[in-house]
Amino acid sequence: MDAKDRQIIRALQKNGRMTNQDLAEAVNLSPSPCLRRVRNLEASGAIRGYSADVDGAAYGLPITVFVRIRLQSHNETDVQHFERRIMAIPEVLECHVLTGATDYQLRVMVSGLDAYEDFIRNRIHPIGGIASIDTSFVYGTVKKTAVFPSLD
Amino acid sequence: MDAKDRQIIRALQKNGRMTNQDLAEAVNLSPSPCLRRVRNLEASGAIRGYSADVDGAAYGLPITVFVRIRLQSHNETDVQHFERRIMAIPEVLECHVLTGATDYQLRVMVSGLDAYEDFIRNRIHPIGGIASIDTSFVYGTVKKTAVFPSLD
DNA sequence: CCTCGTTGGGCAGATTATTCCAATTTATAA
DNA sequence: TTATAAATTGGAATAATCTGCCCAACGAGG
Repeated sequence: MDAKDRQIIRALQKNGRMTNQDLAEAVNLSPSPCLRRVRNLEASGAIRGYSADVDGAAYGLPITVFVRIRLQSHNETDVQHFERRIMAIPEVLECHVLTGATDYQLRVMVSGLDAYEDFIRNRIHPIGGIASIDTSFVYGTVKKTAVFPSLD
Repeated sequence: MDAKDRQIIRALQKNGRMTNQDLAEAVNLSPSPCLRRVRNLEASGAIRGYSADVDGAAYGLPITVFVRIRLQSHNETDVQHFERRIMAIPEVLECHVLTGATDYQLRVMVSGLDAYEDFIRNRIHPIGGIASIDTSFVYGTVKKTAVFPSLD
């Protein structure tokens, strides 16, 4: 992972469907070594994949919620049970383990407040072992980028 | 935005570099109408763009932090000042306005704890007008997907 | 029943991806 | 510094893909 690889990564974070020729030009390489570097980054796992960034409201999921959850117990069984259940819920797009007062933070997208209530009552509560849930609705997004800072 | 558009969106969220031919096959269309739908979704803003999903640690940014910030005052001038300054900080990948006890939540990526301290002292504090900052480090990620739930 | 608008399908020229090999650069050790 | 080895690059040829254009099929509204 050298400076050129990082340059490639940032270009592909800005536009993941860039053609290899444009990418090569952007990073001052000819197409063949450029493509080889991209393939290496993919094979090594540095690039995990590519995805379309979609407007949730246009798709039909206008509500984004961050949900912070604390468990009653942290023994391995309960933790694994919780995590397995969380992974299986399609409305949960992200789930991170955090330091601090709460154990987990989820990013959830739903079609409305009723769908959110349904989500909490029928997807989260049935998991069991939950000590507390703290909900924060997103009401605006000041910044959202996939491009890492440049590290120079 | 019909069911076929949503099918296309989910396919492109799963793999944003899919060729149009494979996409067409995946959604049971021939390549030309499929491409036309994709272009329409892009033009309407439903698809905002495409990006590579990169492993932060491999790139050199192993630490992800969620930072929750409350402002001292919420008059328009102070809010705009804060938001403009936040947008200009490359380490801040996301900044959302939230309901609840805190005003903003940032997602920040840095190279280490020292870089995080530097970020808070030299990027956030100088903005001024901040009432409180609450930091949660990410220690693990249970789930992370770009694919929306299916809405059927 | 007709017409108009929308959507799907096929074709051809242009662009792009991909592979191989020679040449260059870079790193290492004497 | 020089020599050697390894890694990386660049170019050309081929295969795959994109993309714009045209026409056909379907449905809604008059």
